Amino acid sequence: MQPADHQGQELYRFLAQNGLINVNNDHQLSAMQSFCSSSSNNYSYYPLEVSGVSTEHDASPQDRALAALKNHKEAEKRRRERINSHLDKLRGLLPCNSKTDKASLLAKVVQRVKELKQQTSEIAELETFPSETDEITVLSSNDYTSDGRIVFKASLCCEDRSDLLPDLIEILKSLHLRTIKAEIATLGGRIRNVLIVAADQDHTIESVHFLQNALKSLLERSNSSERSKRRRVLDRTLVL
Amino acid sequence: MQPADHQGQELYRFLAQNGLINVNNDHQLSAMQSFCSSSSNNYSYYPLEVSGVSTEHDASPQDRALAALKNHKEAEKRRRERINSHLDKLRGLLPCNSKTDKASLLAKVVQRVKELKQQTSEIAELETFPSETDEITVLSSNDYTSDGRIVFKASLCCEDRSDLLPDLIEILKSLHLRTIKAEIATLGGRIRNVLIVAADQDHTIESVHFLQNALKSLLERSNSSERSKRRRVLDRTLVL
DNA sequence: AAAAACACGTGATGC
DNA sequence: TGCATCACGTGTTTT
Repeated sequence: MQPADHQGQELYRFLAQNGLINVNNDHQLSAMQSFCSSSSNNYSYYPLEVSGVSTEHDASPQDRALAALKNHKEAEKRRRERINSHLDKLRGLLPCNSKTDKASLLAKVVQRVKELKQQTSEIAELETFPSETDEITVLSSNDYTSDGRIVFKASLCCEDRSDLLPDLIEILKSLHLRTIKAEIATLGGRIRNVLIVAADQDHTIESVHFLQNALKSLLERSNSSERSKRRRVLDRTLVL
Repeated sequence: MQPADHQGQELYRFLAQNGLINVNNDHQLSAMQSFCSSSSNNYSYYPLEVSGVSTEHDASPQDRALAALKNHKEAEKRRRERINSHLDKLRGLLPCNSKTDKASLLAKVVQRVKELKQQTSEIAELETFPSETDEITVLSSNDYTSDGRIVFKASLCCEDRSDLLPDLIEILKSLHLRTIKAEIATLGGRIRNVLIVAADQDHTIESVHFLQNALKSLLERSNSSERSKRRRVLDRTLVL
């Protein structure tokens, strides 16, 4: 008759091995491995057999202590292996050698996660289609290029007109902003323009405000020149 | 007179402290810290002073050994701190408690990096503007929605026409594909259409091929109906 | 008490 | 030789 938690572990192991549950929790996994490895251990420097049901009783104090020590040692080894296996996965995932040391590897991971987080959050913010209302967004992410220039996002949504982009380009040029990425989407006479731009280190905050004002005037110019009512020829329900 | 490498380390430290070089390499950093901390160490259990120039000579063998041991011990401590500090950064970066253990943390990091890599690689593939050549891409990423549906990307680039999108919607509907995201960009009479769609588990591969064929016929229909020459009204140099 | 997680100091190895 | 990294077993703390 086994203790209740051993039954639980065996059940867990069974489920995991048959793919009936997901094993993404390292706590559960280590408990599982502990159970498995103790029932088929490869070596034994220590006198007492720890595995199975015989652990609980008929053991002298020093034997019990040794057994505990062995248990502890093995558990620690498993913990190390667990951690190192994850580190190896990360090595494979990143553009780096398999021979980079742990600290540098983790440093790269931190850097990479930051980058990716920024990128995806930027993307998530992107509105695919032009909206019905005019709007301007200038958002400075705390993001930097490899050469130290600050990166931010500018979004402009308004009625479409032919000289909008030339004007926009002129604005960017005058502000010494470098366009990293530009997305343009037009829909039913409306246009949405999302720019990812990089500014010099010296003029970051000023550039943001200048750009915002410039875009605002651009939008007002657009509105005053033509006041055509908006026709939406395409179905926006495509976005889901 | 100092050894050459000590001069090198001091120079390095000076450069780093004044922001004249980037310190993102943990090897260099640890060497630097080693140099700094040894010149202002807080405690000394060991008899011999390790720091400075006096290390090299006038020391009995056992003293030298002890000094080396101390050095070793401290270096190892720094190494641990370095690794742990990176782990703490990762803790702060991920949606998790500060009290998650190392292994689980790293497991989450692995998972997260994978996710983000997929997302950004998908995004990176997206062509912002329509190209001059007609093209169809149907690409199944090994990506799944939270409810287990497979996700893939379909890209269509061709001459623009008014009934293109209604046709496209019809195709998606008939194939039971669910549109997660749609990007439409038009430029000089050309249109690029990028769809991220999710299919049922049962019909993944079939759906991909069906969709590819459907898009192909859509494109051919487009070409046969009108053979207008392409005019490019906008400057593509905006993309950088 | 008992298991898990962490920090620590040490020996081994490679450059 | 020295220095850096790693794996290891152990002591300590937390749960």
